[in-house]
Amino acid sequence: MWVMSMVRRTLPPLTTLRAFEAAARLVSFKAAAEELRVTQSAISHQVASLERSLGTPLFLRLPGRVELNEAGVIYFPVVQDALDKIAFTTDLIRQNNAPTSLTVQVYVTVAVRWLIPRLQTFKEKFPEIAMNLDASLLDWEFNPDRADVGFIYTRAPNRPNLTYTLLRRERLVGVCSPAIAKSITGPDDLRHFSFLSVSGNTEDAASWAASVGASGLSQKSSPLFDSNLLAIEAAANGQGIVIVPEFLVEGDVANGTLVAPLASDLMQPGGWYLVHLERRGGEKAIRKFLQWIQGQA
Amino acid sequence: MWVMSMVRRTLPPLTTLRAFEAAARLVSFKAAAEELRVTQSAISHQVASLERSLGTPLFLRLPGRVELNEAGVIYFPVVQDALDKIAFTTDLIRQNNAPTSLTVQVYVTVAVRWLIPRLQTFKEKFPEIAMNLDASLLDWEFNPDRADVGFIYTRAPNRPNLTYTLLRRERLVGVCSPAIAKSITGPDDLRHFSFLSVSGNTEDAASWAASVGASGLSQKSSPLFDSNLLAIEAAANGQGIVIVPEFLVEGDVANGTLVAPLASDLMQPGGWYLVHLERRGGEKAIRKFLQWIQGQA
DNA sequence: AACCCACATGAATTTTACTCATGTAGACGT
DNA sequence: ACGTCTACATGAGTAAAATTCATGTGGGTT
Repeated sequence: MWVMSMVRRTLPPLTTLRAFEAAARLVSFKAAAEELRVTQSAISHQVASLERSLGTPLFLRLPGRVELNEAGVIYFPVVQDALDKIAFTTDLIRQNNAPTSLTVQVYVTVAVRWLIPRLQTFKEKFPEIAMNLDASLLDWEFNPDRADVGFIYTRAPNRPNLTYTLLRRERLVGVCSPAIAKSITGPDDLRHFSFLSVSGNTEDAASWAASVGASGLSQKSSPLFDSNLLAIEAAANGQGIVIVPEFLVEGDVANGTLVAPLASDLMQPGGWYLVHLERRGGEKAIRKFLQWIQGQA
Repeated sequence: MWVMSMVRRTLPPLTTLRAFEAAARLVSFKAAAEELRVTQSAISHQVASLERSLGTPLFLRLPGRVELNEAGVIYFPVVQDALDKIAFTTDLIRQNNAPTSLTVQVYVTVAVRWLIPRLQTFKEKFPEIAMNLDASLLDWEFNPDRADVGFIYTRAPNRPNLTYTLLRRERLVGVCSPAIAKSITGPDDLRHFSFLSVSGNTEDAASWAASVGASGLSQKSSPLFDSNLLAIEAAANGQGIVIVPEFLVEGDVANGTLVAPLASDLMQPGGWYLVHLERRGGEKAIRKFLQWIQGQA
C-alpha cells in the first residue's frame, strides 16, 4: 500500500479523464461534447492536455474521426472502470442523503381510509420526510416514473427490476348499514339486497356469498362504482352490501357506521405489497417508509 | 454498460477526490496538505467542496483532528482504489513513452571492441533513443541505480528483482600476434611463450592450455593486466598469448591482426546476459535494446 | 469549385484551485 | 484564569485550469 501511495504522485489532471473517457467510449469528440454538454473545442483541449501530461497521444486523428491508439486502448478500460465506480458510489451516497420527500403511489380508497389517517404518526417519526401521495381512482400497476414507492395489491409480485415486500394478506368482508344488517340473520337473507359492485372486482360478491353459504343472489341490477371508496359510502347510506378488504372498513365497523352481518374466511387471492425499484432499495427515505408501514400492518 | 454510463452524469468534481483520499488515508488535513504540497486551507476547501457536491459531510470534525464518518468510510476505499488504478496505469503509459535515453552498463573491453562498433546500427534503427554507456575497467555487478540495463558476464544470474536474458555462451580463444603464431605448431610450443593474464581471470590460461593438450606452461613470469582491453593490445604487439572470450577478438582474427593458432572447445563457465530491474521490463527503451542486442548476438 | 464534417488552435472569458490572513475550538501547562 | 499551541474553518484575493469563441486544417462528396 505504501508503495502504491508513492505512485499516486503521478496522477494526471483528473478533470481531463472525464473528457477522455467519453471521447473514447463514443469514438468521437463531437459526441463526447454533446454528452458532457460542453463544446467540441473543450474536449479537444482536455484530451490534448491529458496527452501532454502522459507524454503520448491517446488517439489516432483520422480524417473526420478518431480512433484509440495503442496507449489509448490500454488506458481507456482502466479509466472507465475507475470513473464508473466513483460515480456509482457517489450516487449511492447522494441518494442516502437524498430528497427529503417521498412520493407514494396508492389506491385512492386506501389513501383516504387507511393511509391518510395514519400519516401523522409517520410525520412525527420522520419529520424530515415530506410525503407526497399519488392517488387515483383507477386500479393500476406501480409506476416508478411517477412515484418512489407503491402500496399496491397484486396477485403476481414479479415484474422485473422491482422489489416487492409483502405487508399483509387481507380477508374480504361484506359490510352494509346497520339498518340493512338488522334484516340479515342468515345467508338466505342476502337475496333481498343489492351488492354494490366495483369495476375490476365483480367476482368478489359471488365468491363471498358462496363462502358464507348463500345459495343464490338477488336478481336485482347491481350498481357499479369505479372505486371502493364510493361503494363503501353507498353501503353506509343503506344502498346495499359491498365486499371489500377488511382493513379498509375497520374503523367504520368499529364505530358502527358499517356492520359485517355475516362472517367469512375468504381471503383475497393476492397480497398487499410495498413495491419500489430494486436499485433504489438502499435509499433512506424508502427504507424508512417501509419500516414504518410494516409497523402499521 | 449503457446503464452505467448514464450514472456517470453524477461524477463529483474529480480534483477534489485527490484531497479527500489523502486526508482520509492520513486522517489529517495538515498531513494531506504536506503530502500534496499545498496549504491546509486548500485541503479544507477541496473537502468542503466535495461534501457540498455529495450533500453530506465525509468527516467528523473533532477538536484538533478529523475522523471519517459513515459516508466517508464507504467512499474512501472506492476512491482510493480508483485513484490507485489510474495512477498505476498512468505511470505505465508514461514509462512506455519514457526517457528517450538509455544507460547501458558494460565492461570497457566489450564497449570498445564490440558494442561501440555496432552502435550505429542501433542508432539507425532507434533514432529516438540516446545511448549512454557506463563503462569501467573493473569487473563488476550490474548496478540498477546507475544504469537502465547491463550487458554483463556472470555464472550466477540470480540476484533478486533482476531479469536476466541470456544472450550468448562464449568460447574462450587463445590469440597472439601473427609472428608468435608462426612458432606455434602444436601444444608443446606453448611453453616458450608468456600468457598475458587479466586480474580476475587468472585460471583461464591453465584451463585453455589443458583443453588444447598442452602438458605444461612457461615458467616465465606472466604480465598481469587490469583489463582484457590492454591484454589484447599487448598480444597484438607480440608480448604473448591472451585467453579471452571469442567475440571480443572476432574482428582482429578476421583481419589478421591476431591469430588463434590452436583450436579449443573450452566454453566460459558462465554466460553473457542482458540484465535489468524486473519491474522495468515493460519499458519500451529497454525492450527495444534487448530486441536489438539479441539480433547482434 | 462549393459545401460539409470533424478535429485543431489560439486568444479571450469564466470557473475552479489555491494562497493568505484570520477565526474558532479545544487541549495543555503554569 | 491565562497564555500558548494545534488543527481545522472561512472569506477575500490571486493564480491556474476549464471552457468558449472564432477560425484554421484536412479530408470527403457532389
